[in-house]
Amino acid sequence: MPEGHTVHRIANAFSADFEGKKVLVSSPQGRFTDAEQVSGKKLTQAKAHGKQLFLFFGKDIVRIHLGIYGKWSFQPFTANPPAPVGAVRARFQITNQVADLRGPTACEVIDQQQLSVALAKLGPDPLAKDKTGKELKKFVEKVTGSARPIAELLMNQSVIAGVGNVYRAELLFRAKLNPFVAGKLVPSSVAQEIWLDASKLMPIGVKTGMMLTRDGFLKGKPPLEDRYYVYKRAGEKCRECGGKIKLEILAGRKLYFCPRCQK
DNA sequence: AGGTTATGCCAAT
DNA sequence: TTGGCCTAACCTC
Repeated sequence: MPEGHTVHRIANAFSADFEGKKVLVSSPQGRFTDAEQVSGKKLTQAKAHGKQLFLFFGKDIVRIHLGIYGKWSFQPFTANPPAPVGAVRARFQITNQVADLRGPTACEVIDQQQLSVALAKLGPDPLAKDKTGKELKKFVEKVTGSARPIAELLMNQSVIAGVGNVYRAELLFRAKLNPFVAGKLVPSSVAQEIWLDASKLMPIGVKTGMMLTRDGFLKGKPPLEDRYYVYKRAGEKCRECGGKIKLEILAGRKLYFCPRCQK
């Protein structure tokens, strides 16, 4: 279930449990052939930017991108590690825990140079610290300088890293913004509002593991059917205006919105 | 058992 | 804009 918040959670889990420890790295499935390059080394740092996870083993860095299918499972154990189930691309093992990775788009060992290249492709991440407001400014500039529809820009990782289809739909609804408006026609103040909203909502996702986006449902464990304003609610009634939620395909992805609220 | 679906992304067209 | 990647979960028959 990978939007940026998920990846940051995983990075946090690695930092808490694996950092500073020697990690056995293997590929039960056999498709992560670089595993032996880092196996037995100490994990020095775990870091996420947007949807990408970077595990630092000294100067060797494992870059992981979940894509649409990728999933992690962490399993503590006492005596023996559990046998891998299914297609486990990579297993990261310490004395009392394994982290199994299945179905990622990318799992590879890279060097510092390649890391710089990967990071350079990514836009600002609302989950990164932005004390100076520089990241906000970058986002606003990218949005207001583009002729592409805002719904497309919010899915573009070089514009804003970590936002995916769910947050995209919900952020646009919360901003009462029509998804098809060109970025350059979005007022700076509205672009700024979207960034700040993402900066508010996504940390809640990191904390809870759920993408909570509805005011009044930002705490606890609201059932799935109460969680979103528009995402996956095509044909249902808008919670604000009672109108019909619409589904359109934009750039090959499902886009949900309320045509009446989002003029 | 088989079909559908998914919170991504890229290369080919 | 389309198809492919790649995996598991959830549906229907």
